[in-house]
This record gives sequence, C-alpha cells and structure tokens, in this order.
Amino acid sequence: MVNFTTSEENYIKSIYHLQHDSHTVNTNTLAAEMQTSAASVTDMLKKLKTKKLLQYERYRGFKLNENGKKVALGVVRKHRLWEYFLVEKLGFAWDKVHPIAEELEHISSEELIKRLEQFLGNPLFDPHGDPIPDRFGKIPVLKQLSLSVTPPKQQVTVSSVRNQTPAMLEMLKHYHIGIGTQLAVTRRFEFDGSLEIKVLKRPTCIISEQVAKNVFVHYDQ
Amino acid sequence: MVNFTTSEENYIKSIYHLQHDSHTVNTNTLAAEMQTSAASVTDMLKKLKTKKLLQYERYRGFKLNENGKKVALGVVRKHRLWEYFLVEKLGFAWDKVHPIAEELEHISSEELIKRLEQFLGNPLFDPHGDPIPDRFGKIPVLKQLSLSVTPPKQQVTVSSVRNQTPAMLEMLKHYHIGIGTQLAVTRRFEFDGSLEIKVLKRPTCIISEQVAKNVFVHYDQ
DNA sequence: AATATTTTTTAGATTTGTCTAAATTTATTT
DNA sequence: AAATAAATTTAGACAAATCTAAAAAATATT
Repeated sequence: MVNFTTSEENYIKSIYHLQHDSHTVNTNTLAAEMQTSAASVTDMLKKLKTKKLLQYERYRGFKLNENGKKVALGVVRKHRLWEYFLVEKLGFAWDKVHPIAEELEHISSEELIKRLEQFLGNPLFDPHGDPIPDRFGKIPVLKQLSLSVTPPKQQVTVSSVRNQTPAMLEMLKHYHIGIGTQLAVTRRFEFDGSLEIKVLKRPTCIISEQVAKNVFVHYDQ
Repeated sequence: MVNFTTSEENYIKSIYHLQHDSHTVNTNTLAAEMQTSAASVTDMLKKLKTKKLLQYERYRGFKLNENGKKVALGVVRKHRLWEYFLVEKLGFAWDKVHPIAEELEHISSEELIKRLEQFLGNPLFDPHGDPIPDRFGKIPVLKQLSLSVTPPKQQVTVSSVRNQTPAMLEMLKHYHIGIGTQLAVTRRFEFDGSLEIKVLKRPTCIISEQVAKNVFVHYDQ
C-alpha cells in the first residue's frame, strides 16, 4: 500500500464526495470545494493521474477510478472513526469534531485504525449518522428516507443528518433532534412544506421544509 | 498561541532533548539526531531564531529560550499522552507506539489534548515511565535511581526505562520487567557488574550491568 | 604561529504545493 | 457561424524544507 500526502488525500476525498458514485467532476467545482484556485486543481489532477488514481482528460472533467475510490474510502473511514471517538469517548459536541478529524484522518498507521475501530466497538455509523466503511471499503447501508417525504403518523428514528454545518447542528440541538431520536410527523402544511412533528417525550413543534430535507430517518423495528 | 509546522516542532523537540536543561547544542549533533544535513539544520536555526524560540549566534552553538522550551514541552506532553492512550486504551505493546505518537503529537487542537488527558485519568507518567508535563509545562518528579546503583535487599518499584529501543524493550519483556514491576537486588557480581534480582512472584534471575543502568526505580512506600 | 582538520555556514538547486496572469479550449449567444 | 463568455490549462513565480558542493570560521596539531 502506497502512502499519499495530506494534500493528495484531501483532494481525493473531495473528489470522492463530489462525484457521488461516478459522475464527472469539473475543475471549478473542486476548486470551490477546496477553497483554492482552478490552476492548483489542474496541477494536482496531473499528479493524481500519473499516480493512476483518476480518469482525467484535459478540459473534459475527471473522476476517481477504482484505485482512487479505495484511497478515498480509507480516508473517509479514518475520519468517521475519529469523529466517533471524539464524540463518544472524549465527550465533544458533534458539531465541533469535524476540523479535528480533518487532521487525525491523515495519521498513517493501519494498525492504529484497526485497534481504534475495535476499541470503539466496531461502530457502523459516525455521530452524524454517516456510514463508516469497513477496512475493505464496504459501506453499511441503512434504508432511510428524508423527513420531508416521510408519511404522517409513522413512528421513525433519525439515522443521519446532511448539511453538517454548525448552524444546522445548533438548530437540531434546539429541537432536541439527534441521531437515534424517535419521532413522528403529525401534520404537513401545504403552504410552505413545513412539518409539525412529535419528538418522543416532548411537545409537538414545527420545523421548516429546509430542515426536514436534511434529516434522514428509518422506520422503527 | 502561535502554531508551528510539523518540521519546526520536530526540530524544537530534538533540541529540547539534546540540551538537557540548558547546555549548548551544536549543529552536527542536531543533524545526526534528526538524520539530516548540517546545512538543513542551519537553515532551520535561522528560522527558529527569527521566531524568537532560541538563542543562536553563528558558529557558537544554540539552545532554546523560555519560549522555545514552552513549545517543546507542549509537544512532549502531546507525545506522551498519546503513547499512554495507545498502550492503555488500544492495547499496543509499549515498544510499538513511538512512531505513531510521532505523528499524533502534531495534531493542533488544545481542546483535544485537554479532553484526552482527562479521559486517560490525568496520568503523570507515560508507558515508558517518562513524566508527562501538565498544560503549564510543569513536569512531575519522582525520586528515582538507576538499578545499577540500588543497594541490595531494598524492595523497589520500576519507574522508568532509558534507551527505549525495540531491542531493549524486548529484553525487558523477557525478564518480565515493566513500569510498576516490584523487585529487589539480591546480589551484585563485582566481575562484570551484573546483578541477581528477584522479581515479585518469579524466580531470581541475572541481568547485565548494561541493562541495569537503563532501568530506574524508586523505593516502595 | 602556521598549517591542517573539523565544524558550520552560504550559495545555488530541487521538490511540493501553491499563486496570478495569460493563453487556450469549450460553451453560449447573438 | 462569428463573436462573446466561461471554464480550463499553461507559464512563470514563490515559500517551505530539503539537498550538495564550496566557502568561511573555529579548533586542533605540528
């Protein structure tokens, strides 16, 4: 197994997140995501191509090949295991761990990650509800749907949250919604798509469609 | 608090270990320690001087000032806390953790280290028996002496081990000696300085003077 | 004290990852 | 289809950290 620089790993990870399975990514999109210039992206693409991590033809976009995806999944795996550690063992709030995991994910030891995973009890999902790839790159799947399309009266459990900005996570904390929270949609307002929901052991409350779209749930049992 | 690069931190840490309190260090010594060229060392010294971390006049040697020592102690603190974590929580053998801690010690978050320390139960010594500086840079002291000068018949406890090479640590494992091991010197052989020792609940055995010199103990109670 | 040796520094390159500005290619509009 | 706009790449430069080879300073030896 070859090792990659922190910078290379960050590019690979960003491409992985942008290509969603296997759509082609463009230079400007990646530049925006990485907060850098398009020229820098082009430079790195050439490098990653010679290292046989992506399909890339100039002016034509690019995407990770199998090799590149494997590297990306390794980094994602480390990131999410460390996030789990930071929240579950060190007691960090889940909206504070991302930047620290960004550093920890580049620690190279395979043995470390193997032992960390075991120490954490082989978790399948990180504190944001995102799946943790296993050491072969396999991602656990959970049948889930957005709260915005959940039929009313169904008892469901929150399984993950998109748009993991501090603002979003702060808002969810206010509503007492977190991974594992049990709730049911009690009413849907046509006018603006907002939902009335009943969180277990709490009074009903109203959440906007924008929030609902970012909360994912699965049916109980 | 300013941040330093991994390379800067490694130089600072090495100078700290070489200067032992406040002796002057020379370029070649540091170059050997860091496995790099003397020219590279000179380059870095200039940089560290402009950052006001060390006393340095060309051709005259150098040493960390108070500022530099504070930075060094911060890195040493992180290194030892991570070593403690790797051994006590992840079950690594104590002779395997050094290279991993070399990477982890450069993770920047202060909050992370504060929480890690608490999670570990505020340990004072790392798995090799080396003291862990507190967040103000204060180092716990333990009255200890080398096993090679320990008077016979005294019941003592192993508190730390110098020369932390895999070879040395493997040898200690063979003798069932580790941090916290209780033992007594039963006899001393003039001829080669070797010692007969009695480790609690084990038959007596003989260790060479070379080993004895590297094992430090403190009196029980 | 003059010479030789060792240590340290400087000069000039190299690599990695980045940048800006200019050039090129592709896409869109008139 | 020509002109314009947008996206992308290239050219050339820079900072950090390293290198080798040569020069300079300090130390040791005769």
